[in-house]
Formats: sequence, C-alpha cells, structure tokens
Amino acid sequence: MTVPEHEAERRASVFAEALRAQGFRLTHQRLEVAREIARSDTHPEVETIYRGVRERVPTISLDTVYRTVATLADLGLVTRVDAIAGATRYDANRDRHHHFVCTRCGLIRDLYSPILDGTQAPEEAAELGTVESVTVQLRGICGECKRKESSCER
Amino acid sequence: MTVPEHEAERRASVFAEALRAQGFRLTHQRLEVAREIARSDTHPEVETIYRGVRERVPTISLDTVYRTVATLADLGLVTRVDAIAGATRYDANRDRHHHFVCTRCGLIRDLYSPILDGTQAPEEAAELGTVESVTVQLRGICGECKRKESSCER
DNA sequence: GTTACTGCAAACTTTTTGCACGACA
DNA sequence: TGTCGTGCAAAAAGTTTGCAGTAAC
Repeated sequence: MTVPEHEAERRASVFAEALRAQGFRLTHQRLEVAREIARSDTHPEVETIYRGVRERVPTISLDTVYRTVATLADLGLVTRVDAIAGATRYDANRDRHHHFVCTRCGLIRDLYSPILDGTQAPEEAAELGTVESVTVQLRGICGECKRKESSCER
Repeated sequence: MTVPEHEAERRASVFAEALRAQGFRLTHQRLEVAREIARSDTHPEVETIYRGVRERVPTISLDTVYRTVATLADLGLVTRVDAIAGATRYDANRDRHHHFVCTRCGLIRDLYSPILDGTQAPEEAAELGTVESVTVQLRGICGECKRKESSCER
C-alpha cells in the first residue's frame, strides 16, 4: 500500500462517481471495497481485499467483495491482471511470440513480430529484479466477437 | 489445432526427450498429454487437454493430466499463459503502465515507461481483431527472491 | 525387483448463486 | 415504499493430495 493517500482518495472518488453515474447504489460496503482497492498497489486478490476491508467493516462477507470487484471490473474501473477469466491456460509454443487476447471471449492467439521482439526492458526494471523475458500483450475484441456484436446488437 | 503435424511431432519429441533427460519415466499417459499440448495452438486449459487425450486414452484421469502439465511447466517446457498462479488479481491503476512479474513468488509491480508506452501493435494484429490496449510484460526474478536464493542455496 | 506413476476418491481453494432480510434512494 | 444489495449457506468449478495397485526402468 504505497499509493499516496491523495491518489488513493482520487481513485476512490472516481469509483464512487462512476458507480453512481451507472445507477448503482453507494452502499457502505461498496465504498469501502472501492477504497481498499484504490489504496493498494500490490494487485491484490479478492481474499486480500476482503481481509483489508474487514478491519473497517467486520460484518462484510466475502461474496460481497466478490460481487463488488466484479461490478468494478465490468465498469472498467479495475482490470483483472493479465485477465483471462477461468482456468489456467497453457502455452506449448517455445518460440518467441506475443499474445492477442480478446477481452470478450478469452481467445488468445499467438503473434509473431520481429518488431515486438525488439522491445527492450527499460533500465528502471533492473531495480525490480532480473528480467528474463519481455512479451507484449495486445488486448481488444476479436473478429468473431465483433461480428456477433454488429449482427445482433444485444 | 492448426499446428502443422511435423511441428507438433517436433515439440512432442522435445517434451519426451526433456522428460527422459530429467529422469522422468516415459509413460503412455505422459506421452499422450505431451502430444496433445504440442499439437494445440489454442492455449488450452487442463480440462480441454483432458478431453483431447481421452479420445486416445479413455482411462486417463483428470488428475494425471494436472500432474503432467505441472511437470511440463516445472521443466519450463510449457508456460502458464500470463502466469500468476492462484487466484485472480485486480489492478486499480488506470494510468498507462506495464508489469514486472516475478515467476517465483508471483509479485507484480507496476512499471511506468514512456518508451514502452510507445509500443505499437503490428499491422498483422488487425487481422485478429480491434486492438484496444498494448502492454508489456516483463517476467523474471524479483530482488527479494534473488536474495533468498543466494543466501540459502536450497 | 524397485520405485515412480497412475487412478480413484476425497479434500481444498476459489468463485458463483438462491434466498430472505435489510438498507439506499 | 419499492427495489437493489447484502449476508448466509450451499453449490459449482478448478486444483491438489493420500493411498494402494500398476507399470516403467
């Protein structure tokens, strides 16, 4: 939790404002979950957020945290890190490559690109640790999902 | 499964050879799981691999697939896509940033870099879909884990 | 013949869901 | 006051583990 207090508060207000704008009720629980995520820079999992919030709201339940986080994610206010929901996926491709990820359906396609292969780790990275690989992730909507969307505007 | 047959076979032999070199027994089950992953380019989850293998080895159990995939991953022959094992993690940082991921402990740190921000999606990506964001992922060993490793060579 | 691997079943973890009560607007 | 959100409990989904029999070396 090294996010400066003012930055955390700013993020939390953005969350609250967005929830209100979308017609969600500003409940005590939602505000506290939003605040907890906002002040964290460790990319926490739900369990961690839960423990943090519970210090201030001892009666909150784990499933409320799950629901609130899902709501914030749906509104695009927080992102699932390297998000492909569901089970762990495996990659047997040992050649240097990058990924295109569809945020709608979870499709992942390999992408070969000498230009992207040239991406260098910035110097600051050395402070964090030893970099062993650099890959680029493109996120967006795949052709299939785009077609579905335009055909039957749900 | 658009991996050409010869490429799939090549990958499968690499898997088999590596298993043997590391002293693992080349069982029927392991070879078939290895082959199934090798011929797939859809970044499958364990359940999918299981279904594929079961067509050829109807008696194989799901947990054997889990164990084999874990073994292959430990040997570095397959990678967990955007791998941070365990629960889903969330990111409240809406500013443009990149990630450093420690493959040992799962630590994720944000990385700000105007240079990385300049990374462009290659033209070929347009064939896959609409790209909405481009982020760079650095994988490696964090300072903490490196220290632990050098102090008490386990 | 040993020992590692497998299949089975059960446990564990993470996440989702149905329902009735309570709180926000 | 009406409806949405919460807490509880149970279930579902994904993954791991102990054990006894089986197969690889």
